[in-house]
Amino acid sequence: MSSKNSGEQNHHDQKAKISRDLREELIDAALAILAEDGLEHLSLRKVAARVGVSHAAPAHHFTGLPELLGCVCKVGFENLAKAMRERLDVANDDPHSHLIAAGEGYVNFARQNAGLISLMFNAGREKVEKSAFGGSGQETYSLLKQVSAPFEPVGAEPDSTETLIWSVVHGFAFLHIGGRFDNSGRSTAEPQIADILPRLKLRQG
Amino acid sequence: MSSKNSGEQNHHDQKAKISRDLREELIDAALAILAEDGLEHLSLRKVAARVGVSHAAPAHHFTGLPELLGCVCKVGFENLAKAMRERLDVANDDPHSHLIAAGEGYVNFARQNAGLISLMFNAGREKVEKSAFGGSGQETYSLLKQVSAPFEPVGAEPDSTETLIWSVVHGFAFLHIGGRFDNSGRSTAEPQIADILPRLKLRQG
DNA sequence: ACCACCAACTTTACAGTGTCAAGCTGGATA
DNA sequence: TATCCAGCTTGACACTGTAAAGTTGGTGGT
Repeated sequence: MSSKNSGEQNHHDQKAKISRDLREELIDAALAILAEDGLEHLSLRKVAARVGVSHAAPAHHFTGLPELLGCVCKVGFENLAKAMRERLDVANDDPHSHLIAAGEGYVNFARQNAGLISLMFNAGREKVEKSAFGGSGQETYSLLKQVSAPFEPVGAEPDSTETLIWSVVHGFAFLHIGGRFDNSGRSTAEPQIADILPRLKLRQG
Repeated sequence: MSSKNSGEQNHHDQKAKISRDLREELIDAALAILAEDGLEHLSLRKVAARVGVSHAAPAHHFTGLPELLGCVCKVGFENLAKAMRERLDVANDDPHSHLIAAGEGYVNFARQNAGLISLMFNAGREKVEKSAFGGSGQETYSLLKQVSAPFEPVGAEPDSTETLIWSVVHGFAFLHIGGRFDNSGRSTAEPQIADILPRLKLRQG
């Protein structure tokens, strides 16, 4: 069947699927499992099975599970920064709106990608190869620093305002996805980050 | 040897070890492994091996690993509350000092028990049986609520101040143990929660 | 055109994990 | 004394990540 007449434009995608790099397919599969079944059900073998290769195939593209997860986190940080940027783009053009937008982008991304962001921030060094992040983590921090800059008090420590804002946003996000806000002993109203952020002492909000 | 003359006060501790309830010993062993080797190296079989019983022995005291970890978290919450209370006891008797003391207790406990507090807050429902917590989690929340109460603004939402303070403290603690504050692009000074908390808008601090 | 090479993948194997099903055992109870 | 059974052990199973060896198909060299 496969004689010489047909095979020129597609070299090695003999399968019906689109078949990009297997490396990218594995990362996407891991992201899908993370979103559908959660962090607990994410395993190398299930990732391999989902893309239809043997369980040992990933070893030719990653040194091990930690590196794969590191790459997953890398695109996670890219997506987090993108979510924050998209919110910033449609926000009003004043510092206060920027701050709210970045915070809401962060929190909403965490809520919609709970398994992923938990992997990004809460996984130990032995489970996730953090050197695979590249500079992706820095982009989120840079964005936070950017929206924090207008509120820096005159005599304050260099990074204190970003630290304050990041702490509130991050803590709120993770307490939220951890279900700590729907416990008993609290009011029925679900707290919002947009209500929290204005309660920071910020220069000329 | 073990005739009838000696055995009245100690019924069933025939081994040389103190040998309390095996159940408690297993929980303590899990805490020890968590502190020494970290969350990644914690396994049912290692816990069993550490106390010197077979790998299936824990099944007679816990329905499974999730319940054991739930009990570990329970004493974790008790210890967290204790750490906060100890700080509160030696603090000055004004609302601001109380707030700082509770926050420092929380953050220092997190730094000194990184694996444990990560299990308490960041582990999924399938890994940790949260129903085993009992009311231990509520105690920490109650303490936070207590130190927050004096700062509640007049017209504010019922829980908004505790939410704000808990978010800052929790976010700061977890960003800290995640190493997010020793990345590049930041000042050399390590941030302190005592410097962060005064920058919240609080009624008559 | 041939051939050797090699990257990508598969197969097999191994140590480790949690959990279930038996089997044992010794002290308490009738 | 005989029985029972809580508490533990042994064995097995499915699953995990990883390493080693085997297979295969396309590529480059001559």
